[in-house]
Amino acid sequence: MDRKVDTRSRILDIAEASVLDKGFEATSIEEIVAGAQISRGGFFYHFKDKNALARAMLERYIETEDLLYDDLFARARELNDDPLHCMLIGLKLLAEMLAEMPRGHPGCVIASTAYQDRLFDEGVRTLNRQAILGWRKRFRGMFEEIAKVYEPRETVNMDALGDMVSGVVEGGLVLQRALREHNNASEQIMLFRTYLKLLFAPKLS
Amino acid sequence: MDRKVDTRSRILDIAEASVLDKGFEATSIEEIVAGAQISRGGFFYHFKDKNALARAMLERYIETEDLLYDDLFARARELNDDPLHCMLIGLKLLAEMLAEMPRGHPGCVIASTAYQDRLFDEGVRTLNRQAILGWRKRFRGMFEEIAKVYEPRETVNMDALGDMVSGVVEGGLVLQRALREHNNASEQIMLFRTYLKLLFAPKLS
DNA sequence: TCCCAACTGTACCACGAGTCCAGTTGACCC
DNA sequence: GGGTCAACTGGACTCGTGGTACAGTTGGGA
Repeated sequence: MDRKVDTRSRILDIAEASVLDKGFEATSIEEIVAGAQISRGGFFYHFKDKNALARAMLERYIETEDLLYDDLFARARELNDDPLHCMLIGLKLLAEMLAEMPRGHPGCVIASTAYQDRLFDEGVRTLNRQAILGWRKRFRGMFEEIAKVYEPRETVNMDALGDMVSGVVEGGLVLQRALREHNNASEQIMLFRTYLKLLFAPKLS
Repeated sequence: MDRKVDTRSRILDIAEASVLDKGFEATSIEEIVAGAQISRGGFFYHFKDKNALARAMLERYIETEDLLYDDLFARARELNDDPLHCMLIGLKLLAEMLAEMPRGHPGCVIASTAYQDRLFDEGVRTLNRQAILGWRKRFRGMFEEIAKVYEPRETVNMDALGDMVSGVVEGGLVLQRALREHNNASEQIMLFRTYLKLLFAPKLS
């Protein structure tokens, strides 16, 4: 039984690394089995097809991403109890984290599948959707907490503002990939942070 | 000679529609030649491989996108000569345009190729990069004009702010694709517009 | 000792990209 | 009217990849 778990997660590790590097379509089963040192038959024993692999990867990725956000904002909360400052610290930590990741953060997985969605079945697409809706809910909640304390200087759609966190990260990652630069995503997050500072700044100015 | 030009752009039309709908990899040469009513041999007469097709598509796309921005902000300028208000009107027009496009705007082409870049050769990647750098320059210039008149309330990196236009559009399009909603990109642009309003607002408050 | 989950290995099919190439069509020119 | 050349057609072939099928091997636990 341990053997199975090992092999399965080894496949997922290799696949994830390769998908983040080259995209899903460009990642062949051949190279996964070579990397994981198993036979083709072994691969199909664990995953009935590439869709099943994609689903498993997304599930695992979303889980770790959620834990990462939990941890990030928990650490931020420890440093400051105020919801706005907690958010600002959390975003700073996120930006630092993004800057440290040379090949740039798994956020890609979502965009990567979104842009090739015809290759995937409904299960994968639903997972993708669920992940983004989850982040929307998370950040929307945090922004509402902030708005209770600091009245926003302009009225904004809170769902859209929640989405903006994901959107800015994803957009930043697209820029980063296309430009072959390394800190665009983190810069974009810092700009978004400035946005929040301005939006929720006390009215005295 | 006319025949050649016709066929070539017919191929590009069909390919572009299909790529925007399904992604590059999922678009087969088979279906392109079927749509364009030519033979496989005919396709390879015009494009030596799929990379050549991608390059031609990107070139054409970037050109029309640039013209679109030219037109958009020219119209905005006609309505208001002030650089900030011109920008705000232009973004509003952009948001409206994005909202009207059901399947969501060709911005995809850039992200789509960015996320499958191993499938493409250096020529395609360079084009991609050039496009984003072009937009950076364009918007950076506009923001600097604004900053001459309205001192920004927070110091921001102007290159990054320029990138943010592209980034917010691309990120919005990713959300839109993944969520299967239709107005995320336009909402995100409107939020970015609010950002600019706050950033360049006169200090009196 | 036997059993079963976790594999290996091989043979096989479908499909799409890309090559090669011989032949056809039609516009334009002498 | 005949020649030329660019713009094709059509078919045969290779190769890589996803996916199926299935028979056989291995190793740890009851």
